Amino acid sequence: MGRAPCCDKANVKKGPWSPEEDSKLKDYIEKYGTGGNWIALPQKAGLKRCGKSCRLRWLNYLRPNIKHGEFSDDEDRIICSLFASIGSRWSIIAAQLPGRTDNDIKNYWNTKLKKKLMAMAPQSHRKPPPFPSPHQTPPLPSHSLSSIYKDCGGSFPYYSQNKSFTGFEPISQVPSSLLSNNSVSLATNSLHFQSTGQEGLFSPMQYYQPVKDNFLVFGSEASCSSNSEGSCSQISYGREIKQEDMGFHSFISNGYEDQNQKFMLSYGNSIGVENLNPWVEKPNGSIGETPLDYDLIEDVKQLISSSGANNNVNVCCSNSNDHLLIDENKTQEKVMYSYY
DNA sequence: AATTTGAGCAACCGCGGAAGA
DNA sequence: CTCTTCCGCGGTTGCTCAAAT
Repeated sequence: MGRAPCCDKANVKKGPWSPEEDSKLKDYIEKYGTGGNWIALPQKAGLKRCGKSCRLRWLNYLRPNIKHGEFSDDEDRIICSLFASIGSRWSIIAAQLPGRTDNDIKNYWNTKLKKKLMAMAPQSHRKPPPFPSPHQTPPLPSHSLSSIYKDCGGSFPYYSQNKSFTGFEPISQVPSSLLSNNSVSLATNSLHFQSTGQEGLFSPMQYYQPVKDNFLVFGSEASCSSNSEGSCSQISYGREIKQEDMGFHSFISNGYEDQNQKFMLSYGNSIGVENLNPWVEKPNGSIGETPLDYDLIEDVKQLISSSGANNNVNVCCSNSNDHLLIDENKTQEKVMYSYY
């Protein structure tokens, strides 16, 4: 017995929205808001649409301050940096780009940015990494690192060798040309990206901040929550991050400072990160969940170390006293980003 | 000029989680 | 607790249009 459909599929219109539908929806929401109930909204607004469809239309197209069109270089950098850090958590990435929607960013990544990076990546790094086939390993939960394997445009080259670009590779190969020499502050100032990479030709791996064996920021996944009005909360002061969203591929250190870089992602005094989850404590202190993860991480490290790149890009919480705090009230449940 | 191919984008689908009954 | 409902997210599909053949 399956789940009941969210709406009567037979009586809802699908496909592209007409201008009339758009204005009906827009007028209604501007007048009455969403009422916190998308399912009931279409009927009230006189639309023969599924509530989810209305929500999507509003969030991606109709709500105010939506930005369409070309992405700027800065936006590229932010997307790349965050993708490197958290993977395909488009809503979180979108939260850092005011006016952009997750759908927009996702499409942009899949259709343009990925290729752009691919074109810039050195040939030697375009081969598929030696990760085990998903068919050989138990499926990982969604929102886990597995998403990084399987996403990126729907067809993942580990499964199909036809494509040379992988969803994973950009993580380690984002060219420096997409990163400025200067620090890139996100619009919200909630995260701070700092690149000390050199100009011009890029070096592979520099997008991924290698930072020694036990210090690889590989995705401290944050959770983004869009409210019903469509404004996505930012990763910012006091923003909550669910435990599971932190991702087992978060490599967290109390702080690290290299010659050209500073990294500070610290956590509060309540619990150690290794206690956040029954994640496996790896011999080198990194955190993983399954042998697959461990392999992945090792492979990432390998990729990084093989690059010899010494350029530094800090993704997440660089030198601006940013802290990752554990909220004791939600012991092992919630983590808070707090920026000072 | 007709057909094919590919890119870009909007929209849909299904799942997981949260909240409330 | 358990069940139901709804929301939000990420992945995927399918349409449109332009470029290539």
